[in-house]
Amino acid sequence: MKEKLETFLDETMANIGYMLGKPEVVYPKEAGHADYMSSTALAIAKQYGKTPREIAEAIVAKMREQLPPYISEVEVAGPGFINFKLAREYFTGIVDFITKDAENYGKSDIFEGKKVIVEYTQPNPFKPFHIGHLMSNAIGESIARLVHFHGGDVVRANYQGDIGPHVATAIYGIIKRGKGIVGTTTSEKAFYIGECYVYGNAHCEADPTVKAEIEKINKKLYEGDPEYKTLYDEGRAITLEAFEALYSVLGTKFDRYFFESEFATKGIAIVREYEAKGIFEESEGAVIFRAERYNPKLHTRVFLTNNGLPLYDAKEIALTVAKFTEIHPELSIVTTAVEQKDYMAVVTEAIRQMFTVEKYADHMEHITHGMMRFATGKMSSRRGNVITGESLIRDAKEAILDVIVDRGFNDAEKKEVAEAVGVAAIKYSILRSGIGTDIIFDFDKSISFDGDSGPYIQYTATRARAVCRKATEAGIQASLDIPTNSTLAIEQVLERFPLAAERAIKNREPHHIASYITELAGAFNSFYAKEQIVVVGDETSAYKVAVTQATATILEQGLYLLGIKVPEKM
RNA sequence: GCACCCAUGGUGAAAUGGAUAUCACUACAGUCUUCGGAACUGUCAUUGGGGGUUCGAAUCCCUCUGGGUGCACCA
Repeated sequence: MKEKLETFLDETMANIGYMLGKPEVVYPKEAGHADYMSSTALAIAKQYGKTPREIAEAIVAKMREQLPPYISEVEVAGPGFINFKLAREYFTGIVDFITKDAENYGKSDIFEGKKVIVEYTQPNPFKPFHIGHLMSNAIGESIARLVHFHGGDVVRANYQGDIGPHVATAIYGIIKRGKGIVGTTTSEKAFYIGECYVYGNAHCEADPTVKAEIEKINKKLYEGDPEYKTLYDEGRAITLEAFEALYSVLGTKFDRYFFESEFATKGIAIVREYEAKGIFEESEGAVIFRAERYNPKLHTRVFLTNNGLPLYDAKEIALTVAKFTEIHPELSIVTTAVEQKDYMAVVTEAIRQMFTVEKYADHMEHITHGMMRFATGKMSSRRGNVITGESLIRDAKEAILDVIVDRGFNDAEKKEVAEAVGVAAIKYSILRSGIGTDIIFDFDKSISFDGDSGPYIQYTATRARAVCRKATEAGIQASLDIPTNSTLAIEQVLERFPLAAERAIKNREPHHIASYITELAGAFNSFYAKEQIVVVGDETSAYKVAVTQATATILEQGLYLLGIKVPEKM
């Protein structure tokens, strides 16, 4: 519609001699003025030496000569805005489209025929899966779904750090504490390993001999020394299994797992190869890359340590090569917290200098999100100052179980509802704000049930569905034959779903979807409170049911794009 | 020290350079007891300071202040 109006405006202006620039039609920030508006007259007034009002009047007069059927009214307002009001039938057409072809409403071909890797979550075996990983998972999953929604062929990837000093530190801790891996369930064992990591770190910081010992373990792990193999394999399997349980609860299914251990040797080889070609150089025994040579904003980073071990940087290069040579994506997206921004820029610069023929760097995108932090400061898994993803989900579920005690659910339903709603509350609290901003973790807010929250939208969707069921029972079939204006406000919001979906993917900002569905849910709830929908004998009831059905559909679609499930009842 | 990011009601956030800056929470006052109350309606309060660009700035530029992040062997 936006494009249609723009073309119409453009043609009209050309007709009467205003040829400067391409006019833009936008959705007004504040509802009530118009369905769409353009401020083009204000922009060009000066160049034509006329007042904006004059120009706008002229354009509107010309438009009125042959108004297309989808516009019911066009007028000049304020200093020279051109306001468009759309025809009633146009909105009915939107509802009709959603009812018939819900799957395709709001889709675009932005990623049509393109393969896109989205890498996200990236927890490290032997370390706790904390709420920061939850944040990365929520954002990455939503981006993946948005890419798919807009025609892309998505490969969900997860890169897990199963080697390096953090692993050595955890193993040191397990050995020193001397009881093996304590715990009966996988989850308990994984938790214990996380504690051992914290224990190891505390000792490492306090005592240099411990540090040396951990370094020795690290080196042996890289060499595949059999001394630690059993413990390593066991610990790795336990933490990975615990992660897997979480992915399942969160609704993520990865297509491809990458492990850091796969890229250690390859990372060394590739850095050595390009060291010979002059991209990397030796300094104080380490192999480094001087990124500031190519871009003054970047800095020098070490890729191989002075004892020849590959750092994250070196492994990242090998990982990138593997992604492109195995999967051949058009675009490779990596989402991480913002603290890795400069680091990733340096690695990308190295890749740009290395692969001048393949040009991998041109197909890489790094999306950074803010960090989960406490009011008192940064979370640190080294110090054990974290909230684990599992405990947060568990607490959220318990809070929900309190709410649903007397709703007649059996135990299995209770568990299912509590999980769906709990995860929704957490995910929504992450996705409702722009991904760039840090989130100060607040338990009550992260599991809020009312107002601007995940459960509020889930509730609205299930309620709308319940109304539709009621309508069927009452023998009322959804139909658009006899429209009513009582649903117009909802229809106006439904009309904008494609805009929200487009903005969300173009800017890589899922929160546009969250804001949108909140607005839609609000519009529906206001309507619901005022109007009886299912009324036998009311000839407009069928229309209201159709709008209710369309609303439920779009709420579900929006929640899906945020990675949130809608329970049947709640 | 250098680089990058951020600053919006009491709190958390939204706003593609456009009209009177929007929402939620909190507080207070109501609706209602229904097609599912995890609902609806109303009231209160806001763009860190100073310059500039623009017909028009929360948004762009400069500067100051305050916060965050990164910067050689963690990931």
